[in-house]
Amino acid sequence: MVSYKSIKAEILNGIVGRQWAPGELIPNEEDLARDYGCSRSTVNRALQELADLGILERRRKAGTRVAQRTSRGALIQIQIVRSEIEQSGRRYGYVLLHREVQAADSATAGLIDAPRGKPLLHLRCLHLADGVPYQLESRWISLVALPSARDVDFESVGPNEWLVTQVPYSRSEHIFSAAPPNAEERERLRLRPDEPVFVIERRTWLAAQALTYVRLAHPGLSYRMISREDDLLDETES
Amino acid sequence: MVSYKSIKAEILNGIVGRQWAPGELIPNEEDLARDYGCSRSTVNRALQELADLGILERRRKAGTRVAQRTSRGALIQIQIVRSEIEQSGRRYGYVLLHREVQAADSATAGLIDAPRGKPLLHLRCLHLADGVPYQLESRWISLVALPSARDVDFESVGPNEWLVTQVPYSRSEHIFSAAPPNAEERERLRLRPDEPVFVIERRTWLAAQALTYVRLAHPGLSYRMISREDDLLDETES
DNA sequence: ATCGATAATAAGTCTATACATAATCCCGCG
DNA sequence: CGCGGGATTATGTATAGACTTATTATCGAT
Repeated sequence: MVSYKSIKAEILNGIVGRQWAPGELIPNEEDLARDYGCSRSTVNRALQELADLGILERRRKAGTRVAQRTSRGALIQIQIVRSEIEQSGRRYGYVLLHREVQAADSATAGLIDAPRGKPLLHLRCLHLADGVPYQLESRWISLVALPSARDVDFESVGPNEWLVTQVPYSRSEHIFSAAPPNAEERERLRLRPDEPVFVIERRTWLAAQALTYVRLAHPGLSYRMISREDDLLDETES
Repeated sequence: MVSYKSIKAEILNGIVGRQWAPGELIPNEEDLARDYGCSRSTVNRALQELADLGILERRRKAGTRVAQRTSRGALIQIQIVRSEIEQSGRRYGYVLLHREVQAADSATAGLIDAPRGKPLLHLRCLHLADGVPYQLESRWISLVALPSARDVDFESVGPNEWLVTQVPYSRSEHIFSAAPPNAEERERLRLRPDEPVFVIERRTWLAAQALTYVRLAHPGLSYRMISREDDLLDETES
């Protein structure tokens, strides 16, 4: 029996082997089904998944063509900082530096995308790997969206870990940047002179409601964010 | 008729509405098919797509459960630098600084993941937005994998643009970091004192063969890399 | 109680068929 | 020549049914 996976693999081979150039039309589903001796449904599934991956482009009546991949995607997996550190074989450490309930002023309201005046929980924490400063976290949590956060002291469990167990989110935004450190970062992260910080900012929402904004600062000389794209031609996987 | 999209939407609503907690089992395909009054195939497609998105986890006989989303993904779209600049409404400028064929020494061989001694094309280019330095590119291209690159002068078309039209790739790796600038970056990018650079490094392969390694340096005070995740609850899309 | 064979289960895949829908082609009318 | 409208076409979606496969549960023998 011809599987949709084998068809995926054959089409991919045809693409990387330049049998079909980018932009070129490939045969329609019926023809492929006849070629491979299977039903159109099977071909359809294979082509749809390749289209989902951005490798093919399909339009009704117009047919299926090899996509012009002018932009390259990189999928970043941002883990809980504890598991990130522990997976690299180091010991995780955590310190809560500051905890305060405040009303959203114009600056913080813009960051978290919540109305001014609403109550926010502001936290600052330091995460360490083998005792060395790894990440300085500055977080605001909307107490309108997450009132239960008011009763958590965050002394022993980081806000990151607490949030993922509590809250689903439906939308998120990440911003990555390189910045000169401010005074607190220079001290807490024990930065060397001229060492910049790598900054990750994240905002999450559930439907229209803002949940949290966080700024994560890492020492620039030791932190790397890595993204690997699996080999398309490895047929051992989905 | 009940569409697989409406089922996807209802399941998602059940998840964000805490009808099913993370880790919890949801009904099996047959039951859902009866509930919704559709065939099992339709339910299957809906659940499979949610599993592909990482929202559900499925195992034969064990059933389908809501995934514990302990890591959050961010999909970065890295475009050709020309379109990145032009889409922001600015004028694109390009200068080739250096072009040289060289044999891979131990340092460059490690970067591009090619054997030592093989010929490489080394290019350095500056990309400008409205005349202001935007990105300093330093690239090595394997002339074993891409012999035709030897005959391209890259005076008017950047290597990035040439590569995407020429070459498919099957695997890639990206590394993002913040770094203090070296002397050339400070000068070419006209960095202010203490301004770091945001660095993107990319390597690509076709099957086992390394194609190219590139290091892209941006001025840290003006460059931001942004990733937005679409709202899962918006039913207007796939 | 432990182990191993077997049954039961839920998802995974494939098929043939039907109809829906978007996009294109093309023809004929003005 | 341009335009509108219908025919055509390729993909999109849904269905019932059958078979496969991974995994778990169970039951029986030791």
